[in-house]
Amino acid sequence: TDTIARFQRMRGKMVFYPIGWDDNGLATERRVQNVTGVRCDPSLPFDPEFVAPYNGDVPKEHRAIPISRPNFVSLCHDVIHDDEEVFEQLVRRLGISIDWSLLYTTIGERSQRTSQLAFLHNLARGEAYQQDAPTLYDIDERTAVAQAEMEDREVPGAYHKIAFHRSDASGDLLIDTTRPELLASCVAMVAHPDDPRYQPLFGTTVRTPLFEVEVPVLAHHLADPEKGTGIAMICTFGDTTDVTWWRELNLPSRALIGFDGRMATETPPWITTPGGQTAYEHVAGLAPKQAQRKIVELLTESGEMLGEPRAITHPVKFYERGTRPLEIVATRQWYIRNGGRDDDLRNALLERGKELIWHPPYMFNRYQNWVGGLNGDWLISRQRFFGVPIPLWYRLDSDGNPLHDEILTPDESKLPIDPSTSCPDGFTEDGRGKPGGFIGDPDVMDTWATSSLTPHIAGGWVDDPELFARVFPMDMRPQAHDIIRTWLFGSIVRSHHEHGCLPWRHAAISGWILDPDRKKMSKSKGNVVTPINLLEEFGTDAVRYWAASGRPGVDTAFDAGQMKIGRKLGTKLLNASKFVLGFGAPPTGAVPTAPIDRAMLARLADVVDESTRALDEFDYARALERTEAFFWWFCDDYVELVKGRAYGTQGDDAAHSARAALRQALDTVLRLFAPFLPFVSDEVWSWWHDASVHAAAWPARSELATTGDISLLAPVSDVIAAVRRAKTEAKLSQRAAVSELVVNAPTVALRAIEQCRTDLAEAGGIETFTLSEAPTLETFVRLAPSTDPAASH
RNA sequence: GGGCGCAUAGCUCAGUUGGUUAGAGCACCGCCCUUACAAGGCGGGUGUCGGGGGUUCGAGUCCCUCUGCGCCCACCA
Repeated sequence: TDTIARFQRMRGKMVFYPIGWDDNGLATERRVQNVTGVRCDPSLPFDPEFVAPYNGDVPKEHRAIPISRPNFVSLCHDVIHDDEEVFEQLVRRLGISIDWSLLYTTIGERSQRTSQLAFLHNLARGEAYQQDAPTLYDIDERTAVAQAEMEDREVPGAYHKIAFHRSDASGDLLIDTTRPELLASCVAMVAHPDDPRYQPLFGTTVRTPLFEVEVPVLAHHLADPEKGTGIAMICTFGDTTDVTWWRELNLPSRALIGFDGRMATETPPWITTPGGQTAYEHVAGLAPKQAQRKIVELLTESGEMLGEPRAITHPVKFYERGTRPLEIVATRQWYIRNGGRDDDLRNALLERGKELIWHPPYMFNRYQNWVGGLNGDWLISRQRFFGVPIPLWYRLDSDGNPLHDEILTPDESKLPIDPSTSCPDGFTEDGRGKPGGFIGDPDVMDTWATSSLTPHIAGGWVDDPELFARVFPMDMRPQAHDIIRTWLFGSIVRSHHEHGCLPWRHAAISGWILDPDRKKMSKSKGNVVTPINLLEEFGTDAVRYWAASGRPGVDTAFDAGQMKIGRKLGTKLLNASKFVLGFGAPPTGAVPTAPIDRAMLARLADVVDESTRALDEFDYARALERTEAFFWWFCDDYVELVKGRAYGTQGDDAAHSARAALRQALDTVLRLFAPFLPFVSDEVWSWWHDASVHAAAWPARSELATTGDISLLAPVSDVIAAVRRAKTEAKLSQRAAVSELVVNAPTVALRAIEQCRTDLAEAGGIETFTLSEAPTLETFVRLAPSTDPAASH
């Protein structure tokens, strides 16, 4: 991103380059819990005297000191403040040319205002709505999570074959289940409508084992005849298919797992037989795993489980940061429409994705895949503490119960607000929680609900309309491929709703940095490499060189070898510059006249074109590679060839041509390298310019002699290489003299060599240089009679 | 199960719309203290371009197919 920003700045653009720390949300809460040993209990009162007991290294047994929400939030602010200073130091050291005056944080005041305002707009237009529905819920964090935050993990499980009793006593109905602990939540049985094995049973009922509840046998096309016994028990709720069946078959809700992740302690009313009630007492209050063991034990005793559990591994949904499987709990949550339940919106958002210019283009497939696969709207409410509050209150009825349909919204001018400490218009604090009064929404918004507005936050949507008009929609969103479904998609959703357009024209999608074995870095694997040591060992330019050599979108393995090359390149730039500048400035008006000088500059002009084109297409890696290849050729062949002439061996005019060409080339090359190696290029630039190279204009073909004949260069390089090879093979120094060089070559090559004959002769130490025509280029090198080895020193 | 990407020298990777004999760096070996650079320079070889088939005058490049690896997604009975 920085390379692109520096390039565009050199082209004369005003680059709007903000940065933000995404510090709100669960990641911060967890870090605070781990570092300070506290946990938030919103029922506690604020304690102004509270001091965190630890600062890092909290003993495990002390990790749950309960503190009030205001105390907790204050601790979060302290911790992120320290972390963000470290981040800033690192980013500055990387030479990222961010405009630090544009720094924002997602928990900051402007972000909160932006996030709440956008939400209220969504609410007013009907794009935000609340719903009481089964929701995927993390029982450890005690919060709902969105589809984008879930992942499947392969975990061990087991099929349990369980017998349900037919009401007509004609025998048992067998099912396979991995979750026998949900047996008490069973509301129906389901098989495929075309399955002849179960067709006779549709419309009848069976009795659940242990709990003795009568449940109907139903047909639904989602039931898979191939899975298990072909008939499944529907529980509220074991998985998302259960939710579908529950909704589409109009089944009752018999949820038993609560927000604490445990089975309800009281025996539910639908279990009516004494035997069933006794069975439930065994599992009341247990966590799912304990309950499963108990149920298996009971079923085994009663003979209703057939055989042993059969171990399998199967995919189970987890919160991406969680450790236990998600449960499905019925809760009231806020959603923003994202096309997951509305084909028109889904198609409109797919169209937005097509409008966006993706770099690399195939990354669009991930977007399409994600949008096409959405199975619900975007759940944005979180039962957490350190986040942007949902800016709403609800009226309370005469019994003090919230009326969720009677929403009280704040005036936009008062944003941001915290509904737990401020009150709605027309009310006073006295009315909080009282019958006929009001209550604030206790939840905060998902961090992506705020991050999806980063163009608005950075661009001053809420407080600087003039700036916003100039920068929105933006040119480019830089980000990695793993957050296309969250950051990128969320941003498009919000911009589509708010403005009816894309938030930016281009998406520059980067890959990941992998560990040296090409594995994703992760804390749990312990293979994380933090950049600070690399910066110390190799220098910033070298680390940037490595980073820029990874092509857009491609994952790049951490590679110290690549950084060594980057460091070598920087050193070479210093040395070559020292040499070129050592000749002093050529006289005013001196221009490159020698054919080889002009040819070199013509090649450089091509490199300028190619690099410019590549950077215009966000292909920084190609731009760097072409510049680098030119530069090494320039040092190895061109400089060696013209060195003598530049010193003046062929007279002043010839020297001035070489010196002017060397300077022009260096001047251009430094600017081509500036976006990649900002430190070394600026250092060298400062040796002969007043302003920074980063304020210089990006080079253009028109600055360089473009009439040079590039075809001169290859034959000349071939001859140089042949002479060097001969000396090396003879184990002689490159200074050794060549008594005779014969070059046979086709006319075109011959003419090229002829034009730099003197330079070649000087560079190679050639005494007699004979050219003659031949179909292909051949060289014969006769070395001078060997001298006494001792004397060669 | 669906989608996407990758597969080129021992390693990391270029190879832009098909076009001479497939390249670079690293690593390895040898030589050279050379006046910009010894934290350097010069030189050296190694390829069934994953397998098979096709289109074409011509394929690393385009098409089909298979294999392997990786990532993203998906409905947990």
